[in-house]
Amino acid sequence: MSVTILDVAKVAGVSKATVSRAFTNPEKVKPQTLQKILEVAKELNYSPNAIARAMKTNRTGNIGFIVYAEQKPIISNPFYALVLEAVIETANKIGYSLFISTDQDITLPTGEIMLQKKVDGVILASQIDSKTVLTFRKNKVPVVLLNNYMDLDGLHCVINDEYYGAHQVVEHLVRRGHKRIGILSGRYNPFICNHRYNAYVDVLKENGIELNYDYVHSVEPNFQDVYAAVKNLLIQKQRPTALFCNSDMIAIYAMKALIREGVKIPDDIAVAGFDDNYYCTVVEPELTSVHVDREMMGTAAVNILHKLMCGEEVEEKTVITKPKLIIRGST
Amino acid sequence: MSVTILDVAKVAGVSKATVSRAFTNPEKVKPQTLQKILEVAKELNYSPNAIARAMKTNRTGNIGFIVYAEQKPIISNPFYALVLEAVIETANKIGYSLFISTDQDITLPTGEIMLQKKVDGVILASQIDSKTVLTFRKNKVPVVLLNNYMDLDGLHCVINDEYYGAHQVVEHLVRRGHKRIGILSGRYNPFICNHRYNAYVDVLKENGIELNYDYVHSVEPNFQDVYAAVKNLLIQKQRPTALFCNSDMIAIYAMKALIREGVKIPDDIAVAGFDDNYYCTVVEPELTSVHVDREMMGTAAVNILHKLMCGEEVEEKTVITKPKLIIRGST
DNA sequence: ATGAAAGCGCTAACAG
DNA sequence: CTGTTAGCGCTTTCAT
Repeated sequence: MSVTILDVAKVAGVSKATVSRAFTNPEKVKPQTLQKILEVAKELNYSPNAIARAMKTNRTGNIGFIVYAEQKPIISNPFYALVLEAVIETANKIGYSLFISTDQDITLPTGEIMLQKKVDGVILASQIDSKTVLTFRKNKVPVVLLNNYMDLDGLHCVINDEYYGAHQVVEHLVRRGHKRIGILSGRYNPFICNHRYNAYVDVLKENGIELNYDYVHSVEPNFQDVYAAVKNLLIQKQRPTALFCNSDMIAIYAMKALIREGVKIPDDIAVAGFDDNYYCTVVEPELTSVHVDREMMGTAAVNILHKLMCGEEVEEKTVITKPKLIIRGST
Repeated sequence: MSVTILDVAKVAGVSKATVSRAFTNPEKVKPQTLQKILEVAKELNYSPNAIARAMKTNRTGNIGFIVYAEQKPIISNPFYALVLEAVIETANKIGYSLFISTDQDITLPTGEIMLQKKVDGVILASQIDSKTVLTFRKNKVPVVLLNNYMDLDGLHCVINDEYYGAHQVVEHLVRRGHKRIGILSGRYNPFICNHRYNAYVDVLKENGIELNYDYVHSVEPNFQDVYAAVKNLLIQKQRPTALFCNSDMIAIYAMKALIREGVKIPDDIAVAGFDDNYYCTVVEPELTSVHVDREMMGTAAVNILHKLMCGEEVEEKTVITKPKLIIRGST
């Protein structure tokens, strides 16, 4: 049997109510009594039972981080890893613990959303559907969307300015004198990919460069697919001299492909990525990329959620982080 | 107010005990009644309150994953990311959720270990000290050590056969005809580093190659440090022709350094790493490494913990995973 | 400033 | 097979 509030009360010669106060509202108990209680508690190695407390207060001190299952692996996903790192740290700092799961984990075979574990709030990352959002709302669980936008009344979202980031990097390529710029676009989150692609198209237009569809490839983020796309680019009469890849992973694979084909980076072809993963500095030459402030995204999401969980109104519905172009040896 | 077991009981025309049974021991209730209850529950959108349940059963359905704080970043640590991935998945499969924190997070300024959040069991990863282990034990919380060994009565550990792995890879280098083999050793977890280093020394001895301390470098896992060590190796009259790096990260940095110095890999110098991170296939040439089965380690830890939490005895105290040499282009 | 008492939502004997 | 009942450990009025 573990030691309860009653044991402490007995030994300290007070009622359990007073012990309870000593731990929740220390200022409401006479300093003398307080000290005594704390002493006894330490002596008995007592610490309040979080579950019983949760039961009374109806707050668990837990928040859920739910990722779109297609994004798996979550933890070793170089994008969400950094977000998670910040989320965990920020959550811990304000006294919350984090549950990580996928939308699949919380969906029953029947399609119902299961809130099996009690959480005081949730962060929904990536393309979680609106049904999930609605279910949480119905259960009065505050929600913050991360890296996703949904036009739902009063919904809080934390997103990155994809268009701006892509605009920056493509413009950088143009400024370096490139006129034949290829793009390898991923096929994931359309919300993100479209913004990045649109920026590419716009920059070309702004600079009077005609869009050449031979230079536009949509690829899966695996080496085979990227290699095939790169080969296709290389056999064209007018090879592109620069390559904007929609994600670092694609860029890395493109670099591998180019190196194998004996193409010099950046002299023959410059390569740029997006996200600024840790891969960027692992490869040689190091990869120019657009740094997405995942730390800020994670922190912002937790902070908004925190206010929401405390019952505060949060005016600013959408937080948009500004990415930053990082120029390295590949361009 | 959320809907409780009592609401369901009333509408279904049974007692709350029966409703409770319907959810915990469905076979103990008449099929007819069961169906009725389930219907009503769905209709009322009822789901059992996990906290109240935890309070009664004294089991939370949570397990803690605690990492040595020096290992930070945890999530984006390419070693623990994969362990965690497996741990989360396995835990979810058996109905548990995971809390992630560092030993620092659970240690009060006074040095006391705080079990703030109730967990049914913990996995302690990396160099957690024995005091932490003892604290959990004292509180009857089952413990499993991961990637760490401690000679504590009846303590369960999951470790990797570091010596075997290092032996494999160095032997591979010898078989490829290398006689001058350098080593870049990390300065982290001595339990691990020593095993790897010892294997290196032994393989040389087994093959009649004299240990040359000019080829032995201890480095921090950052580019500057590794670059300096590599330069030092390159200026020796008798350059090593192969390099065994104690971790992939070090190997990657060594490769970058060699490429910058115009050294051809593997023709001039072969490079091998350890762990088989995802970095290995990102670089060109791809890195020969020793695959540590982190998935297995994570799964094993959870499975042992699961049995322990169910009150079962687990005979096998130490699970040792066998790593596997993966030969790639760098050797 | 402190105590008495009610009850959070659920489970697990024990009866029937 | 089902109902009754007694708490799990804590917080929180309401009194004192």
